[in-house]
Amino acid sequence: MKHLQTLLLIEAVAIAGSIRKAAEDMNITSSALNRRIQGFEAEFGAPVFERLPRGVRLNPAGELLIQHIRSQKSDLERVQAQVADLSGVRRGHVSIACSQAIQPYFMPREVSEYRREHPGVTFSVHVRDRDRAEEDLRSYESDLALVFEPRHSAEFDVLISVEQPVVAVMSKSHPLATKTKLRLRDCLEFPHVVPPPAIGIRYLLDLAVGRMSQKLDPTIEADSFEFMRHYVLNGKAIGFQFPIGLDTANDDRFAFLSLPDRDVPHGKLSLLQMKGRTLPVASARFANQLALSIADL
Amino acid sequence: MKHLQTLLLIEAVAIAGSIRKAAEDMNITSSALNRRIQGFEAEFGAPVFERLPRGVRLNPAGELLIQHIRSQKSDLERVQAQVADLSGVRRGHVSIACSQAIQPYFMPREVSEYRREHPGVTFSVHVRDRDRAEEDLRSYESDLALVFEPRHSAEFDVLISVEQPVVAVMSKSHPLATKTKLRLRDCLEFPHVVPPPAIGIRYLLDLAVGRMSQKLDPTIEADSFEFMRHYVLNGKAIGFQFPIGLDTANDDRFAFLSLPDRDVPHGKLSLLQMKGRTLPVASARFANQLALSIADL
DNA sequence: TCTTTGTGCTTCGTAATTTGCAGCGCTCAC
DNA sequence: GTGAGCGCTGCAAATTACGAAGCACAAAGA
Repeated sequence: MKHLQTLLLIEAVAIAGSIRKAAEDMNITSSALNRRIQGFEAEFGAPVFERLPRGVRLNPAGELLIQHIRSQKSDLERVQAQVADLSGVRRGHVSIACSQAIQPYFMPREVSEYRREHPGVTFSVHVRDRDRAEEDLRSYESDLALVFEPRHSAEFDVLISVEQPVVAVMSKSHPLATKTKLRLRDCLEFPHVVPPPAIGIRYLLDLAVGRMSQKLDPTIEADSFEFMRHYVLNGKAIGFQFPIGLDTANDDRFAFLSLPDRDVPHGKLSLLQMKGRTLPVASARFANQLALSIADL
Repeated sequence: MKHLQTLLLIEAVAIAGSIRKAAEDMNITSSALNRRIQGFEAEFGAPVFERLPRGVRLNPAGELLIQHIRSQKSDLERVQAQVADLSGVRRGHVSIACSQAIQPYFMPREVSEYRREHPGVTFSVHVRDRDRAEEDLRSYESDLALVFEPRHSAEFDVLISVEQPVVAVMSKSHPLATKTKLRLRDCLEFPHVVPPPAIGIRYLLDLAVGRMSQKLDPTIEADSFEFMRHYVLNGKAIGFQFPIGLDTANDDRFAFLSLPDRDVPHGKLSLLQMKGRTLPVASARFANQLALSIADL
């Protein structure tokens, strides 16, 4: 879109951190780019970049502007998708950021179900911890975010939210595997595999042990749930995961035991979007489907 | 803003209904305008106007586009106002559409209170019935709407909402003026001055009489509350108004008697904005002030 | 029925704008 | 120090947009 050219160039400069680099990225000369930026700043009424010896950086006004640019870009795409939609084609793209726990079972099932109806729609699925997921929404890199324990900043709309208990995952042969009611303190007697602090489940565990006399033993910190699952198979270690990330019904190599809410607070699984944003058709529809599926959990 | 030029031209064409007229309005030749539109449609990927023998008209895609254009225009203005704001100047403009009842006392007080703090801010206050007010929001002609009994279409955010009873207004010398409890059916015995159906208070009265055996006597239908007030002074007629439109404490030429909710349903006074829209700073602040004042009613 | 008026669209020469090239002055890292 | 990298600026070339005029067409008016 031609009329966005200058705005896109500004975004490129903001990302590259230097006019010359951005000029190269956008295949024009730095002089042309430089003058366009100066021209824009003039008619905008205020500088957008602060000039540093080693390049440029957005000033506060620029931060506001870049937000506008991204929203403008994405809204135009939405309009174009809607127009394509009413000419009969069902195209579009959904980009979603979600927690690791969502990746193995839930997300693939949802995406393929959606694509059965709308084969023209493409997807980007990004694994993001809750902070990065919110960052993605803010920068319009993702339309949706499905994460545990989001910070719920006022800048987001919560489309739906459900609670899930934390489940202890261990080998079937584990001494605790036959218990009917498992407590957190039982788990802490054994070596445990926990994700890094950025992950929602770790946040809940930290909260939980914080009000106990015992301590979390962080000797095995792994950011891969796959690692965790295979690790606990070979010993007495215990891992933690949400039900949505497990195949509790079919995977009989493991014992899955929910921890009570009073021990470890249940995790809030929330579907977020940028506040007030009108999503592209495809993303909005997918969000609806997700909301229905999540409500059934 | 140069990069919006094409979009503004498209809007002008949409309004003028013809490329040549719009060209004259925008001080360019029709050929230039024509080519810009064709160029835009080409890169947009779909026609925006349908060509009629006597001019052009937006097609469905164009309707979507024009909405986008208006939203972008207003969002850019918001950004510029915010930027001006952080450079120390407190400028801006508030445009609000509101019911007639709000005009005599409430609105002037609110505006002057706001302008005591922010003298740089200018105002547009439009009298609009509830349908036109919503139309104004939709077309970004007004930032806010303060109306009775809005249709509450899902396209709006309700910032605050309070109920107000319908008050019968009559001369102090009126036979009913000394009653302590006034019923609607008493009023209907006398000639009454009612606003046209588009006005919220008439809607409530129609609702009320609809479930009674009696009928509304529409012999005196006036869309000016000023007319109504002066008319009831000179006879036995009764008028209707919400408390917010009256100076019940000080105006002793009248008797003001609230009608009970079971006779005439209370009116919902709601402050609306376009759904999901980020208002200009000035309007957002004014909306906050209004919300506080309204909550105190 | 024929004319008039108003429409969108096209052509073409020109005016305006944007671009690329080269070079300046500056700051920081080595 | 010195070189690399930065933002910025003249100037001519290239690109783009523009205005004037005219075409084909359709609806209103005489």
